[in-house]
Amino acid sequence: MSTPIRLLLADDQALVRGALSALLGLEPDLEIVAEIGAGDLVLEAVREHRPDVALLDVEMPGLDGISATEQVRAEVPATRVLIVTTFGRPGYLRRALLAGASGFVVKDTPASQLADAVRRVHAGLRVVDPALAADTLVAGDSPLTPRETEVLRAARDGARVAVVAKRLHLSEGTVRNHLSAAIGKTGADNRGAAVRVSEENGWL
Amino acid sequence: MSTPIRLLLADDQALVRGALSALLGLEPDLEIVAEIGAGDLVLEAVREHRPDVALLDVEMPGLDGISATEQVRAEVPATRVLIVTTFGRPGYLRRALLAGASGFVVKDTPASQLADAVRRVHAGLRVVDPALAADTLVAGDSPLTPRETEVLRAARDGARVAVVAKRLHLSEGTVRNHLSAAIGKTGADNRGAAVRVSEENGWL
DNA sequence: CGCCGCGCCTGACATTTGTCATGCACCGGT
DNA sequence: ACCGGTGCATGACAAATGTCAGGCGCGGCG
Repeated sequence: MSTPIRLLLADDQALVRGALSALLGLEPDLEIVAEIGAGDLVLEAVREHRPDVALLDVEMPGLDGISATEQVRAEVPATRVLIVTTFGRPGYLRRALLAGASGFVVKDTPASQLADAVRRVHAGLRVVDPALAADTLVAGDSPLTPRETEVLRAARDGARVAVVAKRLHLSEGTVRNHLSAAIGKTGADNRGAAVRVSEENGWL
Repeated sequence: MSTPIRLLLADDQALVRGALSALLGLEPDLEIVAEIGAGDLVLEAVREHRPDVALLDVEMPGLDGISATEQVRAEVPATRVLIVTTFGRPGYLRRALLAGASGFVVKDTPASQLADAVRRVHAGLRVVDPALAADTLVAGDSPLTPRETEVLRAARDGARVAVVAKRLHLSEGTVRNHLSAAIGKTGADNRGAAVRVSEENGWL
């Protein structure tokens, strides 16, 4: 371990960010070179500091961790990305890997394993939470068509059909139909439940 | 600072818990005497270790941080409680203070201030996020009657009226009426939206 | 005491939502 | 070129949801 592994830390919760920094700072072979709190600052920081590994939270203001991952992979392929997230929505994992992430850790994992995950990712290995991987497999790809997804997304906040229709320039009947299809496919019996299920599976 | 401040740490996310532990462990005048990951273990741990300050997350499996606070205050009044939470739902603060918490910190606050917050709480002061306090004041007390709250809570998961009615042994008309009242009072135009608004204000 | 206000409950009625059958356009395989 | 499958769009109909007016019991107050 001649030179330490250079780390970038991105999490919108300052307290968590600082705490992770303290935790990883205890490891002699890790060095934190940047800490940021918004997704749209990730690329800039990566360009400037060229870290070996970027630790990104999924939920961030500005730009979510998945999109940030895509940017980083495209612009600075030497930097590997390790996603850290609060809750293990099955679909997050799939999307993260598709975006080019090398690892995916939920915040439920013991603190002692985080440093190891960083080292593995740095070594070129993939790190994935096994339980979450299983969930992801059963969740499968989104069964929703693009349009259905769009309509469901627009209905997320509880807007009336008429409002959604206006937003998407559709007739009310069409909106209802897409919603109905989504309800059927998600196994829900209700648009609210359909939204919840889809969100949990990362289909929105 | 003859004897260090003895701390208990409760957060369901192991990674965050460990990270906070590392962060606070750096302070010479703080000593972490217990770390737990579930709300229903808090009281037991407090009884055993008698910490000066208990750092509790609001969202935890088993028993939420608010209820845990009540227990601790009732059983071990010498232990002061500092609530730490992910998202600053206005109503959480009110409920936390009512339950007897001495402080309330959101995870957005800078890491450097956490240790200070702990010290202040230990000194008998109250620590409250100022921005959140303002939000809480505008949110005000819940306008919902007990029954309305109960019905809205039962409808949270998108259950049909008939199901809710059965669950609470009410007629469907009654359920609809309570729901309607809640919708009106929350300014929503929809039960889904009413649920969201109420949750954000901590009225559920 | 009698009155008023409030919370709770209920059924009737209007509105919104969910389901279904149908038509159209596009794509890939034969 | 034809055909079957799929996604998108739409209106008619059925079911669930939201609104309203009204009844009942209780506690506070003149």
